[in-house]
Amino acid sequence: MLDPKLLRADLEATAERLARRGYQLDTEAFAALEARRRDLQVETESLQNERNTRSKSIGNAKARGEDIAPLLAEVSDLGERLDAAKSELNELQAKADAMAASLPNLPDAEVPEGADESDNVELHRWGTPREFDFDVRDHVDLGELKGQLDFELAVKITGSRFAVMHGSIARLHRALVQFMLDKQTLEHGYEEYYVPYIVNRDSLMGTSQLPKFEEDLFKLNDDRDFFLIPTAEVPLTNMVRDEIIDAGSLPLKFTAHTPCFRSEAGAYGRDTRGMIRQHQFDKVEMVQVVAAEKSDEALEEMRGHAEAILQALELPYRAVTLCTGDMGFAAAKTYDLEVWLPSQATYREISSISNCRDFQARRMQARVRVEGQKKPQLVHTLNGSGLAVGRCLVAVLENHQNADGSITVPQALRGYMGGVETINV
RNA sequence: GGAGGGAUGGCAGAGCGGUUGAAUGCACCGGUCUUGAAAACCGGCGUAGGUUAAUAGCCUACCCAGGGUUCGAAUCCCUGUCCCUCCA
Repeated sequence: MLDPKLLRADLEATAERLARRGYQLDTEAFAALEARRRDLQVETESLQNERNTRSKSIGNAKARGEDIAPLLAEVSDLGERLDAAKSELNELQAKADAMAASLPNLPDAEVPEGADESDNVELHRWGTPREFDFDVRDHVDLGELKGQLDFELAVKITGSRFAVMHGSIARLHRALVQFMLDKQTLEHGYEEYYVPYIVNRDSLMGTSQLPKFEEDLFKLNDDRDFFLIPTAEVPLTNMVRDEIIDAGSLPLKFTAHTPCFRSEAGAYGRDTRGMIRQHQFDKVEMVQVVAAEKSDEALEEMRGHAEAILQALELPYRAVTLCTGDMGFAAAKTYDLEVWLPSQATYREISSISNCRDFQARRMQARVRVEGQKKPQLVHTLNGSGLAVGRCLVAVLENHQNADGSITVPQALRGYMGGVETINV
């Protein structure tokens, strides 16, 4: 959520900043709604004040043993007027809240302006894509060769966009998870968490997957308003919802390995082959909760934490700064890491690291007590994949494949694979 | 599955439908005293929204959440959530 005070005080400038990311704010409608809301709130509160004052004097009169009947007559219509004002205010407030909740975050000034991913700006590249002296196989063929990556079986069990792994590929998948978690906890200072994979509506509102993107989520058929998590960002970030944190305990650095569930509505026909785009995939997530002035620094640090994984796995990648049009709803600035996929001869997203500044914190009322500051201050929240496990598996298979279809296990993973150096056909 | 009990400020814990944002204790912050510290004493100490230049004042709301009764609800009624105890 944006700062309502900023919207009121500087509506036009805010609208311009939103326009940078392609969001057209109807400033007139917004201002009109806001003005009516304010008038009604002032009116309602003054009615409440009158009611309170009169009720007190009735109480006093009664205590003195006076006749309160005339006083009661005086307030006879107050309740009705108050109820009317209240219900009108509630209605208006709901509208204003809905409008406020539908506004995306303001992009940072240095974020390149653009419409879609073609306007993203490359930061740097790491590693050199391998020259293969044989025809490369994609991960689907490599998995099939071993009979350990089965999409047809998944169709039978569930449907499209799922995979069944077994044997050494399943083990490689698990090794990646263990490796990433160890790296994030032992070397990068994150605290490991195990969290629910099902969350309530409040949590999804807090991180802003709701109310706008419900169609991207899997909702449980249950009257409790439960959803499968699309990312561990949701449970991890919401741990600080409605909390006032001691300044001394910041930064909070959380990591968790979870499956992620996405409906992929609107992705019809995209990446239908293989496990690039699945309804269910595993991810090791990083979340940081930091003081406002530390979030720029934290974003750079987290990009480094994600890059360290790719480097250890000897996977060539590039880092890009997302343009305004390609950023997520809650993000003020986002870096993507894109890993080289030989079968597609291109870089594909494998990690996304975002600074949400106080956007989620304001929705969640996540604050920090700062010395010398009377009011608690909103924290800044950041999240990043460290990394997407499924896509990482694809990248390892494809980049480290050999002519016979065997896979050379990267050094970093061997300890997690019982010392196995090569996955043979 | 059945029967009860509970949810109040950072924590503990009072609270008859009427001046209660809420007693008291602890914790915390400031001060007095002291060479310094402790103790003692004095004072302060919630959050959000509105108004405002103001994180000054003032107003409003909040005692798990949502409804209701009432001139007036932390207190009464209904529904839900969570916690605890006992029985099976």
